[in-house]
Formats: sequence, C-alpha cells, structure tokens
Amino acid sequence: MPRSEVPDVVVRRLPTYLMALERMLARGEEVVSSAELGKVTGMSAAQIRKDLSYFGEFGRQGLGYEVEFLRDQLKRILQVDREWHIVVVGAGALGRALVHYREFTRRGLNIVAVFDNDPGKVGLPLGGLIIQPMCELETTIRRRHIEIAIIAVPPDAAQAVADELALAGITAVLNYAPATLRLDSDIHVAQIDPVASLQSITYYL
Amino acid sequence: MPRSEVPDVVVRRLPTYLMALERMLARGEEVVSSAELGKVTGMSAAQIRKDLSYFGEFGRQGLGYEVEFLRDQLKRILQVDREWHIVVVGAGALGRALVHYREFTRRGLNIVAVFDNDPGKVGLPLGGLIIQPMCELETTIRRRHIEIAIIAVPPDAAQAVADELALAGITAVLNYAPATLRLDSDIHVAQIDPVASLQSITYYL
DNA sequence: CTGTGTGAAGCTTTTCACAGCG
DNA sequence: CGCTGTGAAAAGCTTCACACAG
Repeated sequence: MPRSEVPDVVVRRLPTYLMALERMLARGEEVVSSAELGKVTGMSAAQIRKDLSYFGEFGRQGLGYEVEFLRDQLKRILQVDREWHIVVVGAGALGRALVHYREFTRRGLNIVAVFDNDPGKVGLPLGGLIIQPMCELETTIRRRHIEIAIIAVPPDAAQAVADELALAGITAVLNYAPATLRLDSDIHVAQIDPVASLQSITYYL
Repeated sequence: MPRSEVPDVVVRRLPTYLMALERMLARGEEVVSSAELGKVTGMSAAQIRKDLSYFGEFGRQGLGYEVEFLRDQLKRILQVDREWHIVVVGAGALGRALVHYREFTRRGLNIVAVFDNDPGKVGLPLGGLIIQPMCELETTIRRRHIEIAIIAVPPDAAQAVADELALAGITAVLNYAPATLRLDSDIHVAQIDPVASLQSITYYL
C-alpha cells in the first residue's frame, strides 16, 4: 500500500470525493466519470484521475467509475471503513456542539468521553456521556486505546492540554483552539480556526 | 497595493503570523526575528520573510521585526483593522456555539443576526439576538450591508441556503456543512468540515 | 467512440544562499 | 556582526495530451 509517496494535499482531497460519492450513491447513481465528479467537487477531471491513480486503478476505460466500488475503496484507503474512538477536551459551547454533531457518529467517528477542568461541569451529563475531570484523561485514553482527541478549550489552555494528550499516548489531534500547537512530529495535528478562515477571506473583500 | 499577484496560500498563512504576534505583544515582546516567528508558527524562517515580502519591507536588517508594527501591518493587509458584520444561518447546536464564540467579537467579527427555518426556534433569544425567520434573510443582509455569512445548517440544506445568500448579495461564505457549494466565482467560500479533517488524519494512523 | 491512466510539460511554491544594510 | 529581502535553484503540484482499453 503506497504511503509516504502520496502527497498530503492529495489525501486531504479524498474526503471531498468520498462525500460526493456518498451523495451520488444515496441518489441511486451507479457510474460516474472523472468529469462529472469534478463538476460536483470543484476539481478538474485530470486532477481526480491523477489523485486516484496514486492508490490503484479503480475505473474502467470508456465507462468511468462504479460509484459504490470507488466509495468503498476510498473508505478503505482513508481507513474510515471501521469505527474510531475519540475524546473531546473542553465542555464549553463548542465541546457540547461537537458531542451532539450527528455527522461524526454517522461516519464512524464516535466521541466516547468528554473532559473539562471546571469542577462545576464535571459529573454533568452531556449527550449520553458524563463530563469527566482532567485527572482521568490519561487512564481513560490508555484503557480504551483511544488514538484521536479533539481540543475545544480556550486558546491559553490549548498547549497544556496538547502536552497532556501527547503524554497519554494520543497520535492524532484536531485542534479548534486558535493556537499553533508544538507537538512531536509523530503526532498528526489538524487545525480548525474559524477566525483564521474569516481573516483570510476579508483580505479579498 | 498588491492583490492578484499574491498567492492564496500566502494569504492563508498571514492569520497564523498575526495570531502569534498578538500573543507576543501580550507578553510584552518588542522585537522578533523571522527565525523566532518561525519556531512559534511552525514555518521556516525563509518562508516567513518571503511571505511578508509580497506586501512590503517590514523588518530591519540585523534586527528583526518590531512586533507591534508588524501586527498592525498584517491587520491592515488582511483588512481586520476594522469591524465586520456577519450573519449566521442555522441555530442548531453549532450555530449557537458560533454565536457565543468569544474569539469572533474579540477580533472584530461581529455576528449581528441569526436565522433558522424552524418556526419553533424563530423568535427565541440567542446571545443577545433574536432568531429570525429565513424570509427576513435578504432584507436584513441588504439593509445592514452585510458581506459575510456563516452556514451552519444540515448538509442537505446547505446549497439552498448558499443560493439564497448569493441572491441577497453576500460576497463571502464560511461553510460548516459537509457539502461542496456551487457558487459564482466572485463569492469567496471557505470550508470547515471536521469530518473531512478527521478522515484525512485517519489515513496516517 | 468514450473516458481512464500516465508520462511529460508547465506552473506554483518552497528552500537556498548571499548581497547588503543597520 | 546579525538578520532582512530576494534572485536563483530545487521541489512539488497541476494540467496537458495521448496511448490504450472496453
């Protein structure tokens, strides 16, 4: 299976293709060409063919791609053909919205624990879970072999939380706090910062 | 003022530099070198110097950059040295979290109206605002000269909402729905999709 | 014919390395 | 000296264009 040779920018486009294929499948479409998939995802047909070619030959010449087959292949490549366990740190407005976000469970991304350092919140129920104190973070992560964490705490606390997560053996972090995390390079970090997104949009207005 | 010649990838890095500079300023640091700024933001020193050079010469040879001055320049370039008015469409868990998100107002990004199509939600208070019905969308946007909208509705409704926003004269959209929006190319779209972010992380695990 | 898969070409972005300024 | 600003080189990514398969 090709790994290191695949550009990261290609991997980041695969979820978009997957999402489009899921929708086509729901509509009952059976076959799709790179040109059609391109129109729906906003990419060029050539780019889609090239991206897919990093992982194998999934299409049929003269015909296109079988939607369900390509969907399954992308799920396998992205490893989303199985269930993942996730912890959320921070039970503020954002943490609560994340726990209730239906698209996560729908895609096999299961939030199985929530943590907060506010004693007033610890013990309260949240979407079928109980908010746990930070001191239980490492034990919970290790006992349940959790690999992915979502950071939803205020910016000042983000790096400290990230350090704790690293110590607990987490290998992937989705960071919602507007802060650049300094972590070992073997930990994968993705950043979601609405302020940064808006600030690079206002440049063009 | 340079515009079209500046690569988009450069513009998208500026908010990260700005964020780091704000923190340095809060700590009382007065001067910073490209190497130091690089360490904090995770970029190379050369890249930072090159990025900044698209907009002018902000540093002093042998010394570095004056933190406050560079911060002000970046704010001016990104046009975040003024206040922006924003509408949020969708008053679910995510929309509510966005309305309460303190980093927005702190950075001059003011949510001034919230809309939802659920009659059970319309009229309810939310963070100092009243949830408005969708039929008031266009009037509100036009009367208050709003340029930026945040879409926080379920995936199936996203494209329809985007079309309404385009009709109402919106020029920038931040889309939280897991859907690729088809919009006129004169409308700037940024996508935030936690599922997609996680799905490209699981590839590497 | 239609539409994939893919080398090669073309373009963009990053890194290098150093002149030159304070 | 130390560190910026920047051409030039290197690396990376996208598009082109066509052989080839169904």
